[in-house]
Amino acid sequence: MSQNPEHVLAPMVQKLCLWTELSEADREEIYELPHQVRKIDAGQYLVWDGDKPQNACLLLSGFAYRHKSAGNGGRQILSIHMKGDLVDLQNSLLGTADHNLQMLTSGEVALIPIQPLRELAFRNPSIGMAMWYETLVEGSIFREWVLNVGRRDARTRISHLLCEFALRMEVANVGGPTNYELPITQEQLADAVALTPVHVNRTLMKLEQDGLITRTKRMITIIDWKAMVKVADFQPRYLHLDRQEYRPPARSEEMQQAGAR
Amino acid sequence: MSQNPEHVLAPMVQKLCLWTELSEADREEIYELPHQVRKIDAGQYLVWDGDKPQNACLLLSGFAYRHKSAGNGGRQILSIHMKGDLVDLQNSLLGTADHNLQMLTSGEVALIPIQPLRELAFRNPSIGMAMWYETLVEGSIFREWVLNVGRRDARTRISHLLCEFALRMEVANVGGPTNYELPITQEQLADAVALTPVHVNRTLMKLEQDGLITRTKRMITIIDWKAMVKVADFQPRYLHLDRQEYRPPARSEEMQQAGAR
DNA sequence: CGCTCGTTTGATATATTTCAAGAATTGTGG
DNA sequence: CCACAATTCTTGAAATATATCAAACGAGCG
Repeated sequence: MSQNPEHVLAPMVQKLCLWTELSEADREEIYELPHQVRKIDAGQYLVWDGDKPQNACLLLSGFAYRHKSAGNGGRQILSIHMKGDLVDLQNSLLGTADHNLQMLTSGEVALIPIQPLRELAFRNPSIGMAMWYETLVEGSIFREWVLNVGRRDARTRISHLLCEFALRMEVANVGGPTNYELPITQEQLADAVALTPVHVNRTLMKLEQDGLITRTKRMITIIDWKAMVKVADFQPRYLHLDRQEYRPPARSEEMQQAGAR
Repeated sequence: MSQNPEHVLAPMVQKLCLWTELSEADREEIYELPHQVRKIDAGQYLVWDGDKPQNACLLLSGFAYRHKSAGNGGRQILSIHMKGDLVDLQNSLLGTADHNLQMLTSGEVALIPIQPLRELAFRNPSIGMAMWYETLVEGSIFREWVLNVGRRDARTRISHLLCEFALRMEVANVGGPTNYELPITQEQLADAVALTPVHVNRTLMKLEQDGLITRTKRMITIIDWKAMVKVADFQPRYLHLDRQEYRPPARSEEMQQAGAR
């Protein structure tokens, strides 16, 4: 799509194009942003709660997640990120990080200094609006998570997370088209849906018995998307993917159905 | 603070000034935004989930709240808003509302068409950045709510909400300086903290017995802020009020303490 | 091959929900 | 301003989803 599909920052452009049309000139402006690629191990922190980060991180490969902790020791995972996510725009724009950002797997990131990014956003409203959109959509996802954690039972809650992740993976062109794999520990999954690892385990096994998912190693695969969407109470409108030019490859009709109301 | 303290949109300027310095010219630009004041009854919807709103709503008086519902009928309140909150910027910028927005009490709003607002944001980066900040801070609050609902027990959870509300009230100059009152039904409170009204009731009574709060009619007042902060696991850094010029009136030392780490 | 980390299983505990009904408060119309 | 209706609040007893604790099992890794 871009004349420069091999450019390091291409995943960022691709993501921004979900919500706005970007001209070739716009893309070039993005590609000219200063940046520094870095390889990162699983488990390494990109940002600590309380830091004053100077860079936004564009995820190039691998997965990352945000989390914060309560006084009683409980940890809550707030979001999981994948290729193309301009993670930590919020922390660096706000000045002080209000949560941690950690690699879930090993991977690569491009560090982009916040000041040029901020200037670009206001110099070029198309890009600025797209970046604002990205933070707004993240806000929408947080709202859905409040609902998910607050008002859904364990089975629905876990399924919902799996559906969200699958759909975002597909849009981000990560993983194969016919199934979706999530490299996550059951303990991490528990912290994401605010349950106990033990209970997550039992619930996952139940979902597997019911023929909805398959699990191998640390991977989870959705095998019956349609049924899963129903179990999960999953209505992906909150992901605001409407404007996507994205033409889905295989099992996408079913996915679209989930979006309809 | 402003030369135009009586202007209808002054609460918006005051709020934006929490995070950025706005020049007199900036303020004038905001004041020139087209807007329409409207009086609204308690319970009335400002936006429905799925709407395509054309206006942002500036709350001038009264309280409003956002909420969305799960397939099982459960309702989750996502945030509560007060004077000066530019509510529904997100829905109108994103195009389609992903949640409902409803008045908690009667009050007044100023409807601001989204297009001039958007143009102003990009014409004037100071204002634009301030508005972006506002949406980012809201995002931070949502993250804290995920943690609150996900990982805190009923007593802590309710206390936390009361603390957040109290602090935001004080910053917004709503209510008296020595105590903070929240005009909310126990059922609504239950939907905000993802508990049952019955359990909220028992927990509130316990908090009252313990001398932390007082309740009269539909109002809740925090009487022991210091103790409450501890019970609530409340660390207000997530509200990102650091940059405030705001000089607190009375019981503010205690409030500042809560922010320290 | 042994060790560590993650998963699985079972038994028990508990915070919160559910159900139900009465008391109190708020709102409303006359 | 009162009386009635409708919420909202309060209380109790029983049910349940999920947490807790503990131990065995399995898999990846140096």
